[in-house]
Amino acid sequence: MGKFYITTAIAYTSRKPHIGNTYEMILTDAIARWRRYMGDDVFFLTGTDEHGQKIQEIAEAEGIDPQSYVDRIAGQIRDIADMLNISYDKFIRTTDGYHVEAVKKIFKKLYDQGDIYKSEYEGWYCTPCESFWTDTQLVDGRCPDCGRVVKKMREEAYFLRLSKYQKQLEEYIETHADFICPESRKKEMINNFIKPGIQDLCVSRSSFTWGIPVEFDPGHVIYVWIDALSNYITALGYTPDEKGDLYKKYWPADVHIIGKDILRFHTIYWPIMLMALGEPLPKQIFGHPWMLFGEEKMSKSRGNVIYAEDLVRHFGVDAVRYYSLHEMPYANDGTITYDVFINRYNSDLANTLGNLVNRTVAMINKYFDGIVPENSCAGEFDESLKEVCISASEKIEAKMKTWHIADSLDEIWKIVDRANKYIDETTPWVLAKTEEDKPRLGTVLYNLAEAIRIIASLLSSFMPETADKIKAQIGSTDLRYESVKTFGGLKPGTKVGTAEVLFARIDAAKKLEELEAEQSADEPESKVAPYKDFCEFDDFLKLDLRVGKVIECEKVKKSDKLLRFTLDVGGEKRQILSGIAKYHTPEELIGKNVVFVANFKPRKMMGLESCGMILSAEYDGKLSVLTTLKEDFASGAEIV
RNA sequence: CGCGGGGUGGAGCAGUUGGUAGCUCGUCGGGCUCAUAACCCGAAGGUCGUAGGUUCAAAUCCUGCCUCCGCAACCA
Repeated sequence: MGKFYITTAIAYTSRKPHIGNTYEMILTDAIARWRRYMGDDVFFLTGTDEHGQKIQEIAEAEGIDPQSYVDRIAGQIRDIADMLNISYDKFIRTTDGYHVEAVKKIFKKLYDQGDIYKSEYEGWYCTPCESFWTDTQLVDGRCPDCGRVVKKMREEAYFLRLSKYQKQLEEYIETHADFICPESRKKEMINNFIKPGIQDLCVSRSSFTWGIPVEFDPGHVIYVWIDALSNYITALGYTPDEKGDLYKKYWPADVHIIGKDILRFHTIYWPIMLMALGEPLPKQIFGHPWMLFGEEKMSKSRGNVIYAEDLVRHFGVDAVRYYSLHEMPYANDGTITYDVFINRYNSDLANTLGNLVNRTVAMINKYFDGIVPENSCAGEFDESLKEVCISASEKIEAKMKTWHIADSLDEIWKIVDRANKYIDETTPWVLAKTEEDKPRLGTVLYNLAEAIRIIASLLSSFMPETADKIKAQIGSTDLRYESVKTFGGLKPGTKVGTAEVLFARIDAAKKLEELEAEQSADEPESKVAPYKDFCEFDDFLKLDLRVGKVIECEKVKKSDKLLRFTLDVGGEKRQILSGIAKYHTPEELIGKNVVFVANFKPRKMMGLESCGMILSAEYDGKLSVLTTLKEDFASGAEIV
């Protein structure tokens, strides 16, 4: 068999990941384990993405240096991976020395060969208006707003020449039909980003410092894309001068497993980076769906976050793995709720699987003193059971090729179901009553134990801990992939273990109550947003707050969020756009007095210019425009 | 007319190239007792969002419409 290189996206270390984030690791691990099980030489990479402004800010807010902060979060993420038995071969951190060095070199190489260029983003600056204008916006070389003289300003940044590779990328996608999957996402990428023309990408920042420096230009740090995406090759020891043995062996990746939200970066930026480096592209990018909590996206502010460690504490590792793998649809978002979780746990794990193992082992103990009996007396129903067992591996292989994990588990459960039925058909407790039926009884129990051995073997990629427990109970040592293609691998005479419950049934009502109590205990945190840093009086004076009367208000075409306002400000008209369409209808605002920032730098949105910003109150994710002024207040009045 | 996806028995989902609608859970009835009140059998329940069209035949192809969602745009 061949080599198989698989990766997750690296997790951003801004905060502890929830189960939705963790799902990706479980999914990837199941695939990695399956390929190892089939005999592939697998390299499974995961890790953390640790640079960026956000992390710098959070660390500053906590009063610690960014490195200490990411050390802590990366540690948590690694703990979660270990807790879930994620079988990664390497855990990369973008703050690792070798990665930092390699990225610097990659950046330098791309710069030297002209694929990264420094752009002097030039604009005309009007100091009183605090506004940037392009050449075409100027009126007679002066500020279009106030007519004053403008100053030439430039902001430096480095850009990656994506446009140069547009054609090459299109060709690659065309000739590699399953490069992007699932299919629906592929269309999304092509139609939304590639066909309209790929824009060059800004790959450096000078507004923060927590990142890999651009060595030849102090003051600039490498922005996330080149830093983070490179991890897939730097982890293998790649640098532009020295590719390294692991790289030679494993690259290109067989599949990058990533969330659908970052598909764009992996299907456009990353391939082009590799083209520019002259390296082969990954064979496939798989954008998996999201795990939602009920109907909603998990987020801390909504208070609906579920963490892997909590689930594991209540239900055990393999139950969490099972749920994540089995309840997630292939392309559409899936959901997790405690209610459904407990339901699946009880029916699939406790009743169907756990109970099968339990009753079989119990009978072998009871009727044969714990020794796996001889299978010398074939009978009715045997063939049907064997057929289901033997044919399973091939079916799973087919499903796993296209990452249909849930369907693969279903195939395993078909054996479990068949075995449960077999017990009913053969009624071993009846056979046990007469001595002359003993050989038949022995065969029935042998067949069951052997079916369970095959189940455990096939299950080992998805629920490794459970596979081991089952193996211990039936006393088998052989769980290799080759051994599930024929029936009879279990040796008669093997001593079985005691019948231990694999998954104890859960009292749903009781457990839900417990979970609810727990959840409300650790989220009494108020919904009031954290306060910001102190602000000087001078800062406050910079804001020019005014009252304006809404004389027109309408939805902006083709926009979900924007409302276009025309305000009357002391007789003058002013147009302002505001992203509050989800919270207000235009009608309810017309005629109202609102407060707005009058000296806000004008800005275009959806082709319309917005001159100012209307103030709203935000609480608990909801927004409401401030309209509490008395009706007779003069529009244009200054707020002080 | 920016792009794409979905709307299938109470719930969650499958339905490959068109040929009498499946799975899991739940519900109801029955059986069994080895087992974690678990297991097995049976039944009820869907005009496959809607209106047309193509066809001997459509959940499956085409068109319009309704509706939900994702991406983009955009939220200063």
